[in-house]
Amino acid sequence: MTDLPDSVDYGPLSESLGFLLRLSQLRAFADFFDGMAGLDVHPGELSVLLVLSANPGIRQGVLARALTIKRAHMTKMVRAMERDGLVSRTVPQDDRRAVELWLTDTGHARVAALRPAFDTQQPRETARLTPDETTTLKRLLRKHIGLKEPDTPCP
Amino acid sequence: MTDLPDSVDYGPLSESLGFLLRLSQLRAFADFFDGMAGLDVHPGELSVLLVLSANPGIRQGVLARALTIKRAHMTKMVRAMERDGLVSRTVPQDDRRAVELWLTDTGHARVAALRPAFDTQQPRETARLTPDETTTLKRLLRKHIGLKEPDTPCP
DNA sequence: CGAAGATTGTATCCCAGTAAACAAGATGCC
DNA sequence: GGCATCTTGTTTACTGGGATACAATCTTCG
Repeated sequence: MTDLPDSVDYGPLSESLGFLLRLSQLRAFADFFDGMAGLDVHPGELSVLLVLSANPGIRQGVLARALTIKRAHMTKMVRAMERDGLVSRTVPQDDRRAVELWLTDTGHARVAALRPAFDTQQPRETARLTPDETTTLKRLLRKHIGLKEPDTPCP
Repeated sequence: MTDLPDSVDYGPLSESLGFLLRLSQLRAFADFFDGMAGLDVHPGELSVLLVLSANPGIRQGVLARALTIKRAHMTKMVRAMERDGLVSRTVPQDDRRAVELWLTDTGHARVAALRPAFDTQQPRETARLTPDETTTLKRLLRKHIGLKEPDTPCP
């Protein structure tokens, strides 16, 4: 990814959260493809695998909403992953419209294979910030999107 | 935009900056289309207009790099805006490959017409955060993408 | 100078992701 | 029960944006 030119006046854009988020996300994408190169995995596929690993039997529509992926697109992704033997799909008897998703053994193996690279990826993504700044940034983003804090035992 | 389901375990994704950025950006997009509804403007077009307004005569390639838009795509956008009478393109004599971009009178009028809605949009985007949190978030994002702080006189 | 290489914008092809319409099933309401 | 309405997943058609290759121009260096 090429750097931003520093001779440009961004005007009101440098105060626009939306614009800053767009640039940040593209930067994160570039980092992802840098760090995960050779593993032939896309961000969307990885996110599906990780959430499926933590939520066996999750319904396809709930997964789509959780990842902010449109249902139509989720269908394509999940079908492809089923074709590749990573995911199995079952129809629950209490609602025969729905589809429940499960990782196959191959799927679990894929997660196990990707997990180290993913974990290594995290520090790389935040290399430009101090640890404190990283923590703060993540907390604010979670608050902004209304995502509950993880692993926070509330006594 | 529909809310995230709160019964889903995001696993390691809730610690992934890239994932948080993706969700945040989609949220920002939804906010944008909410607030700018009826003005028939897309985020990309607006960003071009604003940067052009602050940098008259900027070269097409520099603009593309500044906004992280691919040159091929910038060509399409700018051509369309030229067709709509918003932008004029001139070839500088010192480099006849390049193209300099200028807002037309219509273009300036368009910026003036969009600016109030854009300014109103900013608070809306950050409604879930306190003012302090908003300032911090923007500062950290700017640092993360290597964008210089605006309006900071360095004595 | 002049040939090799880099930069700038463009045309072409391609694909991830969206929107809209649909089918099948569930739910509410009388 | 039975009709209207909502959900859930899927199909189809389309679009924004990227990858690639290219032409024209500029630069470098022999």
